Amino acid sequence: METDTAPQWLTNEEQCAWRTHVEVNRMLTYQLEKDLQPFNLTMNDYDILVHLSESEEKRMRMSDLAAATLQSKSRLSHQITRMENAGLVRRENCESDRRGLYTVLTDEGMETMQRVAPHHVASVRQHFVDLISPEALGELHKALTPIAEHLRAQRGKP
Amino acid sequence: METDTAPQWLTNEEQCAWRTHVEVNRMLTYQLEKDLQPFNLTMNDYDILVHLSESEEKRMRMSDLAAATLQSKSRLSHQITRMENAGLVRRENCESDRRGLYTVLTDEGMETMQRVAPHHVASVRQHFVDLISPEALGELHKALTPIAEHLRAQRGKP
DNA sequence: CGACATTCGTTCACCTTTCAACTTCTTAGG
DNA sequence: CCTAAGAAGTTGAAAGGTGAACGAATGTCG
Repeated sequence: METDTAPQWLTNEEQCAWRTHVEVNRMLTYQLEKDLQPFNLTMNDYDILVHLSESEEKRMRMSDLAAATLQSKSRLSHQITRMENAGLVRRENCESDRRGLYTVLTDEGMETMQRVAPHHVASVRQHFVDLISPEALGELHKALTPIAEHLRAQRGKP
Repeated sequence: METDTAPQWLTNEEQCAWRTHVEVNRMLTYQLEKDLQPFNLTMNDYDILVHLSESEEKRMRMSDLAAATLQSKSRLSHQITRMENAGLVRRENCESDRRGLYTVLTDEGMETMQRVAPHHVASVRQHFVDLISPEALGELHKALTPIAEHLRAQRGKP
């Protein structure tokens, strides 16, 4: 039985594309993070504010928020504690499930969000969106969508 | 003078593409990291091994390695200490500049690298490269290249 | 009902990253 | 030369992240 087949190395083109992709992502993360620093927010903070502000009652269950932001419950718990201390959110008991908690966006959190959003969007434009033609952006989206689906399916597998 | 212009929000398409891009990157990082775990390596470890193994004498100056891997000197210093303890690399004095140090790939580091690489490449294929057509991958590369250049130019600005 | 598994969220111990201070050496300018 | 400015790396404390263990509440199934 053949178990030890030759590794399928990347071609030159594949390797270049892959490395560029990784590099862009690292630099982009760095840059967006840096652009948020003046507002005393991290991308993680911002992401949570976005999810909460887009939710029905400006509130989400811890678990749902953890799933939505792709982080562990533990990490989210620490994160929310920090944001609570900063006055951006507050915890509230859940009546239908007494194990559960809601993270609720405070007025201050909402204001912060509204104040920062234009700058963040400008940052995303400046460093990403405006550097690609709309067609190429569409292609990129189309190419990444199956990957996103694949990776979602992978999550939490062995 | 008009300083407070209306924010240029993202269109629907732009937003979807952007969010997918961010999501893919987070999930991909998570998955690749997870696939390296059985070998007791992080992406950061692996990245350093790659850079060293591709360098002339299997050695690089700390500063150059920090720049190449996009991390701070401090972080790299801690990182190299860990990898040194794991036997993957060792520090060596630089004779031409006595402030400087080389990080040298050990034999064990090289062996580790060669042993792990096929698995990592398979992982990159499985979760990314093989999910895109070669043409789309080429397009993606072409679209990301100007962004990479822009971001490189940004690095270390105010 | 009663026992067992599962889910929710927090906590603890440990590891990694960040930031600023610091040492040592090199380089540029007078 | 000699001094001041800067670069190379390290360090240590504080902040952030991880994973296992935990208590409390809910679900499930004989």
